[in-house]
Amino acid sequence: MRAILRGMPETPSPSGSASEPSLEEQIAAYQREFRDLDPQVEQVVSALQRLNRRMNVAYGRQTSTLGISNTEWEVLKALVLSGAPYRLGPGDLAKRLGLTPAAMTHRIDRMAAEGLVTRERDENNRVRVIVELTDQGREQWLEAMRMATVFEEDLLQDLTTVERHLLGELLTRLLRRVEDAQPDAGGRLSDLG
Amino acid sequence: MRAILRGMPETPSPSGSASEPSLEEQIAAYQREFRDLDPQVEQVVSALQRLNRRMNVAYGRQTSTLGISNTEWEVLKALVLSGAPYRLGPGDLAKRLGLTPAAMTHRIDRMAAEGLVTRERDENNRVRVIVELTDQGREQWLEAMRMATVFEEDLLQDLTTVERHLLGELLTRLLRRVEDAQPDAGGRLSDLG
DNA sequence: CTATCGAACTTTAGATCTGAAGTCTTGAGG
DNA sequence: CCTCAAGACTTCAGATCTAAAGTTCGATAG
Repeated sequence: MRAILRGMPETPSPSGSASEPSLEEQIAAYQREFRDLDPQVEQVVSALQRLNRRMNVAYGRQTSTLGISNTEWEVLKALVLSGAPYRLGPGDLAKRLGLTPAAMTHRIDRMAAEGLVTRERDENNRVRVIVELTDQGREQWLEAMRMATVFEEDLLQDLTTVERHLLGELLTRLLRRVEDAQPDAGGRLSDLG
Repeated sequence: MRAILRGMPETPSPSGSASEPSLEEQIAAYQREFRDLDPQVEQVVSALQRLNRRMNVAYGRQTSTLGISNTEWEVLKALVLSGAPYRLGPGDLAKRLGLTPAAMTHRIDRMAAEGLVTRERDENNRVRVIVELTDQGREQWLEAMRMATVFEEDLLQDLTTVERHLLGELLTRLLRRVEDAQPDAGGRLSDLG
């Protein structure tokens, strides 16, 4: 079917045409192209990156069925995690999500138009603005959390309790190391281009 | 020093100015706001997400010192990993990076203008386009890899060889589970909004 | 050889983000 | 009071991405 024989000069990868390489293939390629590489380190890092990407795809699919985007979900999450009465300023939100204040202004515009949050001036200090979760926003967050936990439980299904604990601890140790080295939570997560 | 004194009243976090909560605070908040939550699962997932975010910030800082962006680095990576002669079509690149073909066209425009890649038509099939890494592009990738491996080695510094191996295995098992469930590598990694 | 369909890429319009400049409020000095 | 500096948010211009429409080439069927 796949019109084999296209002259295929050197196609070491069994995958006829260029599909995404498997993790194993990727690490092998790294070793071919870059000698000074610890394959063990690379396996951890590459698996981490791929896993996160897949998870984001999954979350995106779920939130989109709820009529919200992943970016909106992030904002809802930050507000809920701040605890009742679920209020934060645009500046705080921007710091927590790793965005510029300008981007937060735009997001809040959209989310307020959709009724997920309200925006009002702080009467005690009129420079500040207060973004507050609406009941509808909280409901959306709950719904998204229900779907997310199902996915996450499924993701970890093959791991025993001991393995889950171990994995959590190892990841937390790595996280601690980065957070100590990078105390400023800020820093755009995307590019810095 | 862990879990001492949970008695702290209602405002455990110095409410002074809302800074990003720690991982522990975040998980505690999740449990307050969403009863049906397995804290062990949440620790793994939250640590994973935070870790990835921090790593992206670090990579972004590094690549920006080289005069390229993280997005450009992704393209260089895909080309190098494809092996000599470091050529791929825009469509393949788009699939591997989880972008739309349109976005790839734009990226290639920019990267070709900077001399990181060349773009030419495939003479055997003039519908196709071939994107090829230039020597300069390969050099930039090498330089970025050198910086990245230093960072990654530092990140894993506190883990023994056994722990590294274990972590790699656990992550790979999770990855396998998602990739089996989501065979299509595609899917925008960002929003789907 | 010609018509047509499909594949691969590009173009266009609109969405969202960044960086810089602008607006408004507060607080410190004079 | 008045002025000015700093802080918090918004506005604006430009960058990059997505979705959809457009273009071009290749292959298949008369």
